[in-house]
Amino acid sequence: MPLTIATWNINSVRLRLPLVQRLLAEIRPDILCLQETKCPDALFPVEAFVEAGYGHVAVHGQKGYHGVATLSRRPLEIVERRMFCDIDDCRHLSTRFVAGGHAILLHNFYVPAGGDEPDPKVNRKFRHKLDFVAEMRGIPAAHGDASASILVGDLNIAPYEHDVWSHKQLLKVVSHTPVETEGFEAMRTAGGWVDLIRQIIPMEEKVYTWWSYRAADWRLSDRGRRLDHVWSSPNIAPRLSGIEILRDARGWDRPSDHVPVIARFDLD
DNA sequence: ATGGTTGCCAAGCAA
Repeated sequence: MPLTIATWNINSVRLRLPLVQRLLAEIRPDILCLQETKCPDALFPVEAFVEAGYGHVAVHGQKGYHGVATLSRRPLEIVERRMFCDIDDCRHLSTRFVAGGHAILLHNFYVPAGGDEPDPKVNRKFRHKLDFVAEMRGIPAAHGDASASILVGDLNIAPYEHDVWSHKQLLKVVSHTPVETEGFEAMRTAGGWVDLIRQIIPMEEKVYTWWSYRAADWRLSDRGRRLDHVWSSPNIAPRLSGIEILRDARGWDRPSDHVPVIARFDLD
């Protein structure tokens, strides 16, 4: 049995609980990382996850906005709920579990979207996003041979040309501006992280994990972006056996604008 | 060039 990890920006865990239950029933990941739960910890639907077989629940949520949660079928230790940019938003949660003889540190991230105007001088939300990504440089992938790290989440940046439907038309659109994509790459390489989606899918192939709610027909226009990511430390990257991007979930009833990304490893 | 949708929670704000 492989180790399966899923990540999904759910855009309200309470409103879309039936969709989460459907994902768990169909995919049966060992661990599910959610972002934008929009749910204070005291109101998180823990019981529904326990009933689905996910008895190990780690939450870091707040009222109305943001929020991350990591749900697991195997024992999970909460490591940290980290604050970035000295702002008390719920955007990070790290946990640890054991698989294949490795103690694996799992980071679950929700990076700020950054607002509409891609100018840090006039848009403080964009400034915050750039600062947040810069601060993520301090999270290293490697911790020695006996351990490994995985980093997943909605990172709200589509770094490469074929991570967006039109590279040229998105160069001035927040999520794909050069200052973001360069900062993103600098952060990933500084930490020593491997982009597991692009390890499997060739760079010249279009890959999206998000489609705007504003499109009249998201499937027809297919103007997507790859905003959700799965990274690992180099020592377990060769153990990745597959990536599944559950595009169908964008067509489910009352969907999230993001779809689940599932990574499978040859580790037990 | 503009406006297009959604969720939270009850008016805008954030995405």
